Amino acid sequence: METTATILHADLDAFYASVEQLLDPSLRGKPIAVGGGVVLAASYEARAFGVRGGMPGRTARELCPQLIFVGGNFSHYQRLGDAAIKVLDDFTPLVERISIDEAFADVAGCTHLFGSPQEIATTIRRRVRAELGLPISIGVARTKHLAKIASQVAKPDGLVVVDPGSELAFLHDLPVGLMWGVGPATRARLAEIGVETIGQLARTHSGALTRLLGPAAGEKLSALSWNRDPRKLEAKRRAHSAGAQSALGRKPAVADVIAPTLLHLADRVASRLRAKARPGRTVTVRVRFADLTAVTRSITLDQPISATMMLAEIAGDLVRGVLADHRQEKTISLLAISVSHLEESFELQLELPLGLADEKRRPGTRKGLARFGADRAIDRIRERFGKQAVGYGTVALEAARLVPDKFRELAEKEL
DNA sequence: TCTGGGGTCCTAGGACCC
DNA sequence: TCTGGGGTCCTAGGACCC
Repeated sequence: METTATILHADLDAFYASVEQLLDPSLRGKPIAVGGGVVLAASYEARAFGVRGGMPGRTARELCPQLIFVGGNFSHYQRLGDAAIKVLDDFTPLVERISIDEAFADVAGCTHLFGSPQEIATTIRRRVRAELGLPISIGVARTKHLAKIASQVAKPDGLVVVDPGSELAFLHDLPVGLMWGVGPATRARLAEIGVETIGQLARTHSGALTRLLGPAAGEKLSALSWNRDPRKLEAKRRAHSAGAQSALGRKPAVADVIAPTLLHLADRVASRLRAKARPGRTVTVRVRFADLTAVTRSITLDQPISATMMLAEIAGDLVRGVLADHRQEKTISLLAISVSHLEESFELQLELPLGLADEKRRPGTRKGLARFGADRAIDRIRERFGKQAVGYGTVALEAARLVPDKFRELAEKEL
């Protein structure tokens, strides 16, 4: 058995809010929220009032009347997030980035150069503070799961090292909600059988867990509660899907609403697929109704696609199918498009004519080729003049958008 | 004017093939 | 001819994470 804890989980604290406080010193020590209509991130001072990410701005203001809303310096978020990850890269190539502000690193191979994992973590925290001006918390443990929990416990602005001898003692007093994969639904189910700590979970008979959560989840949680985490650090993971969604408030389920929204979403998704040369075969749409219940429809094509109009048309067919099955629903609150089954490389799968019938399962038609040219023209204009230079979005759509496109881009995973 | 937007993974049933 | 089992893919839904 591995006897040293060499996996680091590094997590920037209240990232967007910390960046705003860094850029504008007058905001330091104050409750602030990034966003407006919806809270995208909240400072620790705001969290003390119960303000959370994803919360409607109005609710946040009720909880904390002195809350300061700030605009969002999106380009700085990207720059500083990248710079923090780069500090990890200086120690080891084994870095798995999870999101803009979070990454795992395995320092097993570089302790002879830089000292113990604890020393490395301390240096990383000091450098991120000194060079970028941002607080970052780090957990160090033998497994990814435990390192992640340790960094959560370390927050804000702390370091927690769990050495192998004290793993279960550390883990078993903590609430199950800290475990990876335990959200509100699972936590409630576990509470029904009196399980609230990870220790209680560990002592629960596996048969009971399986009955409660199913075989896979039961087995997984049982293993994690004993710190058996099989997951390896994966330095370069590629995305398996790409999607976009748009909350609509409450809109009538009519073509005048649906068609332009789908075109905009298809444009966002398809242009990303083209940019990374990764067309995909499966198109999924999601329609959420007024009561927030949602329905999905998908179709898997014979050939991968990345053309905007083709994607928009297929999505339109799927949405019409949903609405035909739910005729009583007159109002929709969200539309989404996602493409999965992404190809590894565009080079192998150019969308060229195959001489096949012009039907949706075989998108490689002459019509498709003509549109491919139109897409390329748009892509090139955007390369030169920026994303806003040309597109399918209408003015009305722009105004209605709750979350700015710049913010959406931060959440996009590398394809 | 009652909840964003980007993803991942798992489950379960059915179709289809061998 | 009837029956069964295993593997794989597709579809729909759900839970979860940042």
